Amino acid sequence: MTVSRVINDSGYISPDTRARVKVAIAELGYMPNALARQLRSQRTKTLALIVTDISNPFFTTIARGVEDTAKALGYAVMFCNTYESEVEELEYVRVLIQRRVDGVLLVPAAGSVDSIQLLQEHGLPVVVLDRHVRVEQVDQVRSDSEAGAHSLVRHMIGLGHRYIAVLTGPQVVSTSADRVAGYRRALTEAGLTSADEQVHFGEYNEASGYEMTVRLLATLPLATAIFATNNFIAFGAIRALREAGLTIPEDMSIAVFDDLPKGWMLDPFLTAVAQPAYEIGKRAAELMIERLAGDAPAEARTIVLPSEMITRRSTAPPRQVAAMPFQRTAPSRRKAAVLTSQPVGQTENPA
Amino acid sequence: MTVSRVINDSGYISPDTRARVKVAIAELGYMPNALARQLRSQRTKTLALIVTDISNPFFTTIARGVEDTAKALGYAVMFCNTYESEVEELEYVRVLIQRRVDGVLLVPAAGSVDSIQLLQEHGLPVVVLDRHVRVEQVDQVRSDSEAGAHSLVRHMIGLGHRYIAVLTGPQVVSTSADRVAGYRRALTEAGLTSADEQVHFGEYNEASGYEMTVRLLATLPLATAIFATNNFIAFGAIRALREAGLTIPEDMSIAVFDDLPKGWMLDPFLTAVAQPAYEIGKRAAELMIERLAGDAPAEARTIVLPSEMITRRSTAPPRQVAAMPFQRTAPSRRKAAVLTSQPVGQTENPA
DNA sequence: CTTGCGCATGTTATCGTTAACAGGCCGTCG
DNA sequence: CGACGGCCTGTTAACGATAACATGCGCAAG
Repeated sequence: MTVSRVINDSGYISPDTRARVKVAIAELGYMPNALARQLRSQRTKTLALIVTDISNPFFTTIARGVEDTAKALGYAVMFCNTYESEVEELEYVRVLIQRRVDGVLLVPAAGSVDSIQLLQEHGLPVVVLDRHVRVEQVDQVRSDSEAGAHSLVRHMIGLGHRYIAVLTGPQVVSTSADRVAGYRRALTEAGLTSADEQVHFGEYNEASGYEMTVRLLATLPLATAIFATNNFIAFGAIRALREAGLTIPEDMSIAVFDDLPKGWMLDPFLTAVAQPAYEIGKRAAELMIERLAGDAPAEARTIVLPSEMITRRSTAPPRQVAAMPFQRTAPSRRKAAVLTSQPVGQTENPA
Repeated sequence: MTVSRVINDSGYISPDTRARVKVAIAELGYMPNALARQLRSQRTKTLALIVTDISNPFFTTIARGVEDTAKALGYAVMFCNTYESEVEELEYVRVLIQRRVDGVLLVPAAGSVDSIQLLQEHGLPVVVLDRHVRVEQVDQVRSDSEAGAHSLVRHMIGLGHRYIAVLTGPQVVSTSADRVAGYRRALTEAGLTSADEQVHFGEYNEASGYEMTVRLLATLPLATAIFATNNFIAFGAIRALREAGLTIPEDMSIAVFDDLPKGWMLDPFLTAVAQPAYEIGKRAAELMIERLAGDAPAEARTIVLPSEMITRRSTAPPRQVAAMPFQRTAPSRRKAAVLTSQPVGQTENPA
């Protein structure tokens, strides 16, 4: 008990006793058992962050924002990776409830209603990051997918593109739906018809981006621009375009949601919307800890952060030639075009 | 007690009671309190992974390897990010001891002897990843830095390079020292003198890579090739080269330790040594859990995994002109060279 | 002189689980 | 017929910290 008082600086202790206890602690290398404390106090000072893909620097950056903030406020963080699987997510949620984390920051895998409900039944506060859910009474932090998509697509329309394809993630994931909505709004506002055959739903990964691009290249009318709703999708698309002998931006413009961290790309040339990922993580952790401290209002709060469009060299006006389907079997015609223009991924001429 | 027996499937319970308990559990949404279990059993079934830079995909991949393996064997993982700071590291170690994690997987920030000693004093097993330490009785898993560096440098020597600069991390970090050792051995074996002024120690990040390259370009004799011992350093170097108007590989070859995950680079063109990062994480987790299970031998084990060299377009024979110092104040001469050759980061001509 | 308060330390009970032990019932075997 | 072992359930104590309460001392106010 006396030791407890010394450690927590609570109650009365004589300076002499305090000193002796401290000496003993140092001598024995005593460290308080956090488990016992947590069991007694019913608080673990631990948050959990569940993301769908820890390989994605977007989520890594969110994780840093969460961890830095949580740590500064005395919380530890458990990271969980669901690989976009709702089953894995629910499994993690069960473990986290048993481990009595104080709250969960969640990037929902798809619907994820079950996970959130389960957490709430057990009295655990939830903050939803990046994506939104139809569940009431949950704090949410994300960037504006609809507006970001809208500005990218408007940019491409402004360059003269009339046939713009979207490559996106699962239809059930809110970011995917919102970005398609922004795309549609930009088309409508420009008086263009938004054709469903130009909207490709897939997965948020490289393989899917590749696969969707191959499909796209067989679609009529052939798009002159691609809007990829995630960086990995863009990588896959670029690989497919390169294999097809198409150059960017001459044969195909491409714009992407999500930028890479500075210094990551050897040569940043993708027109992109950059999300404030670190800030999303930071704000989410703050909302959570505020709520745990009882300083939060009863109703749920939603923070939508603005994202920033960065125009680079991957978007340009379309060729003046009439759009025509790309012939996979006759690449020679394309090859000539390649040789007269800039290849994919080329840098600016250094000054 | 009866409930405990049902949950753990231990002892005798009548089928009837078991069923009734299960119904009650489902009705109440009961979840066992892991804290109490852990307090009682003195095992948390939790590992910690301390890395120096979670932004680096190399460490992210290690983290995935650790988490997947640990999870499959019933362990949870706490991730900690030290930003290469020994102070942060020690702070984390203290927290982890208090939280009574079962073991720590550590990428040591530099010396890190204190952290490891503290952990060992408290009876926590440690597995050191990626880097090695002078501490006895610690399991270690890493890839072969010396051999990887040696093969990269030998490759460049084979291309005809005589002046090869190294840009590396802190001298006290073992990977940095080992890669420089491999570099020196390759030079010596080729009968070349290894000149100290071509060895630049800095930090494992983009800014340092940039800064070291600027310094390098003012060094005589001017190197015709760069060996960057980490991907971020290479990124910084490439930025500096681009700003200086130098092309890769014509004006400067560059090879790098650490590859990026497949699909990450729009156009993989860097000659690199790829480390088996996922495997490192996996093996480390396995060693740890084996030791926790008591199945490990008393003496420390060290696993050194081979790494693989991938030759790409960033390395080529040096120009035939005599090496001469690069004039920052007269870029015009260089500019001409740029226009007649491939710019930095350019792709192959698509077929 | 007594009461009461501030200070310092010690005791008890509790958080939720489970190892260890206790006890009761039934069937079988010597 | 009694003893013993298998089956089932219940009680006690312990993991380590700490809130709440108890105790004891010294000093000042009434």
